[in-house]
Amino acid sequence: MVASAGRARPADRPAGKGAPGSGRTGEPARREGPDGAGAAPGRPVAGRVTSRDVARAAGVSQATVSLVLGDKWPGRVSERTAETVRAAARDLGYRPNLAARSLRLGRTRTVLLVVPALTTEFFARVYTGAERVAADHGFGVVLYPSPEGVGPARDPFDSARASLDGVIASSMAADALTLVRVGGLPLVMLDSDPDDAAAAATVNLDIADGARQTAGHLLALGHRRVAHLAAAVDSWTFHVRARALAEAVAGVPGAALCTEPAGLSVEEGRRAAERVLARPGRRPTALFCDDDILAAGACKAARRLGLRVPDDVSVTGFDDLALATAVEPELTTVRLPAEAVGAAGMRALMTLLEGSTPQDTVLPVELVPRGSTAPPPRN
Amino acid sequence: MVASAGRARPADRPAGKGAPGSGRTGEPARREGPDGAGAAPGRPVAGRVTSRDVARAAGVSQATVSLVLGDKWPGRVSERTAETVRAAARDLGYRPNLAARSLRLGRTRTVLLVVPALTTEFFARVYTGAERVAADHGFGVVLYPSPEGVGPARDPFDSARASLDGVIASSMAADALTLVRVGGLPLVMLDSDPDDAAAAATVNLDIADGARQTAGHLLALGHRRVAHLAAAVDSWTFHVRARALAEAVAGVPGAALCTEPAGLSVEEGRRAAERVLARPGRRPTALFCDDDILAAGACKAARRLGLRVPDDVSVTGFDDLALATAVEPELTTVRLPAEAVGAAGMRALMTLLEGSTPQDTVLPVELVPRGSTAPPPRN
DNA sequence: CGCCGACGGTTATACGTACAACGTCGCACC
DNA sequence: GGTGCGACGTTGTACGTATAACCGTCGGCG
Repeated sequence: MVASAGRARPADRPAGKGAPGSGRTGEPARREGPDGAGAAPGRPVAGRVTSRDVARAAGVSQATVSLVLGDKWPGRVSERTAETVRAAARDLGYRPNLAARSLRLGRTRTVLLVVPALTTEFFARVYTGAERVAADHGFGVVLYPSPEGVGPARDPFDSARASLDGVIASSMAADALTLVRVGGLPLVMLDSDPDDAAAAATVNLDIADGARQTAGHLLALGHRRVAHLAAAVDSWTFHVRARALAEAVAGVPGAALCTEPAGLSVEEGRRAAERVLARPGRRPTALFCDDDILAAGACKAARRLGLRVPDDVSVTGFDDLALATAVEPELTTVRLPAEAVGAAGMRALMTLLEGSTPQDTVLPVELVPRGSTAPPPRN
Repeated sequence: MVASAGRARPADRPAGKGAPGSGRTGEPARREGPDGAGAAPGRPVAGRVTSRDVARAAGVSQATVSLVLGDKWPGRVSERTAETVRAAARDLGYRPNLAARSLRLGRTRTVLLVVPALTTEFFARVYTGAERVAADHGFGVVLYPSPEGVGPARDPFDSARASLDGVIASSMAADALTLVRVGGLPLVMLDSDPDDAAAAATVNLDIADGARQTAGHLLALGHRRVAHLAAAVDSWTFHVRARALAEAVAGVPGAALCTEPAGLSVEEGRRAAERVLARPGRRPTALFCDDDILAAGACKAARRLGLRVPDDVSVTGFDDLALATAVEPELTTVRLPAEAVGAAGMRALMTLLEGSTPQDTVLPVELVPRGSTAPPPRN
């Protein structure tokens, strides 16, 4: 190592402004605190090693450290010193202070993901996909799982993580527009009408196609009386889904569709299905459910009414959650590439942050036929 | 070896900023036009309003703004000016720059939550609970869902969110010890042996009691041959659970326990259950499953083998996930207060950050009897 | 020989905030 | 009439980083 190396320093600068006592030759020490739990309020993070420490160890200036570690040296730093610096950084366990970097750069390398609820498997997977892409770009993701009570205290722009470079929001978390207005940040919307968008880009699943595939599957099996268990979510994607289903059914002579509002839970799905299946007239032979949760509830309803799935009634789900293969029979459902949604959303946002204009994306979905659908009973 | 002890401070300011109040007299150089990918690197966040802007608007100094907005004015600022400042801040839509604050304070008000996987409903709920408490303290939470491939690029201390005040880690994400060593950060461990702990505090569920309750339930129903479908996780909590189960069964004369390794998925649960139930000798009348996922698989196995649940074989789960009530029959299971785990963990961490010493916590669990258990068949 | 450009660094800021250390002004008190 | 003092602010930094603007040195070239 190039240890000492006298390093001439500007010992003193006659203060031009004559600030009183401008000496204050800052006590350089402050190393090796016993680090009690005390944590005096104003004290800087204890033993944090800074780029200046690395510079001192490597016998170069702090600027050089920054250049080397930032890979910003076309020909500015020789390979020899670069290696010295890197070694010093490694030895000292140097980690750049992100707060300082963010302050300097004016960018936080953090984006916000606004989802209705994280406990939803779907959005947990969206997060996973988004996070992976973000990490590849050196970005972090914070969540804003817009909960029931979005009090001011939970407003992401008041919260501790408020400094953001961009936002990805699901249309199912309706506060998104507020956010973008407040923040003026680049916004990517998920599951939202590309036309209507206040967003710079949208990422969608081809929900309509999923509905068509499912409807086609049921109709091809011979079903003519289909009930739609409609989730109680006022979101664009659900409207699209309902319309596509209606059109597909309407396209087949003799086929009829009825719609039954349901909630979002197994229990509500069960109740809705019981209403439909217990209906006096000729009951539907197939239940098109807006998601797997409702479908699971529908299966329970059928069983309670003494009907077998799929022999007496077919049931389809949507989303292909883990649940879909946990129940008996396994659900015929539409597989949604949730991770891909998150990843595409994040890619679009990264494109946006680089100053380019991303494309709106529509991701394909796929019907997965399983045991919950069969031809309708004879009678 | 002390370097030249005097950090000479540049006491002289060339020409710029001579007059107070003149500050940056504009010239922002923000070129209009189709912002090419250029995005001038050093450019500050566009229209961000700073505390200095507020100060200017309110006719006070920046320091005063900081005092007022920080509620740090015992008698330093008159109510009149304070109100003026607050009004100005409101009008301008001032949001403090967190990067700058963190830099100044040496604390980021961000903590890391290390979980095995977010798609697990359990940990999603843990996160929810933790986040809520953190938000109450003005902290943010970032996730480190230690995935399969924890490459260096995914190391949280290299990642963009690396500046942390503390860590909460589940013992199921084994990297935790590495983290604490690297970071030297306050650490709270979840589901980990309180004795062994490298952690400053632990939060646990009373898993042993849950196992005892479940075993007691099964034994009280009359079951004497119990199989344990053991999840393939090498974690303290699973050992505790297994031992508690074994002891409870051993405490009843004539009762026998066998253990069958399973994975973590429905499919693996099904296969493990099929192995156990198809076993030549007298097959178990009850299956104690390490979680609801496995239990769902076990139910499927039973059905495939022509056995009815619970008439021919009882099945119990663990966790009380949404899944537990989605399957038929609904699972007898142990309800784990996942949100409470996250909340307690975060509270412990906050205590730690305040310099106090938190208690180790053990949260109670509760058996929820449902339809998947019944007395064993007669024969 | 003197000038130039490239190379390999260095110095000096600025980012926005929080706070320590100073004024300053009016008033009471001795 | 100082002097002290409390109320009310202000000035001046420093936090750690990235980068613009320099600067010395050396080899080549006109």
